[in-house]
Amino acid sequence: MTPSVPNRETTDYLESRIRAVGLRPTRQRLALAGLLFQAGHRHVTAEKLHGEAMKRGIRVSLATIYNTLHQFTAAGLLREVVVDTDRSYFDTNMERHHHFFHEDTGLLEDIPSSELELKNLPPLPEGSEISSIDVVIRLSGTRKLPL
Amino acid sequence: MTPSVPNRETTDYLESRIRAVGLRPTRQRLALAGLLFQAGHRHVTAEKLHGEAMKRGIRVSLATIYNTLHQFTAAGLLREVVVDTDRSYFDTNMERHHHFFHEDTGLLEDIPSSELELKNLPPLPEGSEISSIDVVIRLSGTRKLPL
DNA sequence: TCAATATATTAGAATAATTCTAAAAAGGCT
DNA sequence: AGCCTTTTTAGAATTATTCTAATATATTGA
Ligand SMILES: [Mn+2]
Ligand SMILES: [Mn+2]
Ligand SMILES: [Zn+2]
Ligand SMILES: [Zn+2]
Repeated sequence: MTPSVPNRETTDYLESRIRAVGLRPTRQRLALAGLLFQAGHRHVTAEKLHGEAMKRGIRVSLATIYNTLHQFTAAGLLREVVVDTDRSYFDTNMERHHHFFHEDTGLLEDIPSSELELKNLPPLPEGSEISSIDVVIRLSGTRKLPL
Repeated sequence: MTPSVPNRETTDYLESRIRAVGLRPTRQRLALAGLLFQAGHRHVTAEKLHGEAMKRGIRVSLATIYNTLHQFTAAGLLREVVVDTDRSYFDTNMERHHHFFHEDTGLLEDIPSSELELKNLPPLPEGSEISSIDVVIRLSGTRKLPL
């Protein structure tokens, strides 16, 4: 039996992904890749990821968190989602999709692009091409029960 | 002849809009309202608006620019558009519409909502309601001629 | 296995947008 | 005018992020 589906649980898998994009698989990058890629798709901020790393006893500086998030983004392992003016969100889901943004909690939730289609794209301004189309549905919580 | 359409050129018009939302029509607010509302719809950042004010000899502090933009936004005269992580954009167009964002220049361009329809909205998460739906088409410039 | 070299990490300083503070100025009302 | 409220503002503070330049780690190939 030759496994054709990579086992995402292994360190080898993470190491090969990192090597594949031309980066050295350092302790920090492997650990962060573990947090990012081993538990389904995620939306994280730098601070949140740093907090998680600390909690698991991984010692990484915040500078490295930023470096890594940006390197992974440049490498196509992550994308950045702009939903909040004062915090950057990074998304491990590289498929085309959109987002619910819970304004009260800061939670980002995926909307598969199959569930939300754009009808007729307007003509683009001369001499420009689409880099991405971002749909964000901002949600405000409704109290279930009156206060 | 009783004019039923307000003349947006007059200071009285601006003054009444400002009063209408419960704010005092100060020198600064009138001047900024002039820049914002007397020349068609606009998308401005705090710095840009401040720069324009200076250029026209209006002395306003940056703190007042921020105060005013936020007060106008809270009052429903402006809306904030989140397209850039490190700069806030304010939009004088309060109709439902979407945006082209020129990533190279920082220019925001309106897309009337008639030109871009959303097909089928996905079901909302339990206990939440839509605050807004923001569609941003990010554009990268294409060189007209090869370098 | 061991330098030699290239890359990565990090503490701490620097930056930049924005917010805060609290004191002075202006607006509104009688 | 006089009184009270709202606004403006300079400058300090805050916060996310980036930069610097010194140290540490990874890779290569003899
Ligand atoms: Mn900010
Ligand atoms: Mn920022
Ligand atoms: Zn996502
Ligand atoms: Zn607009």
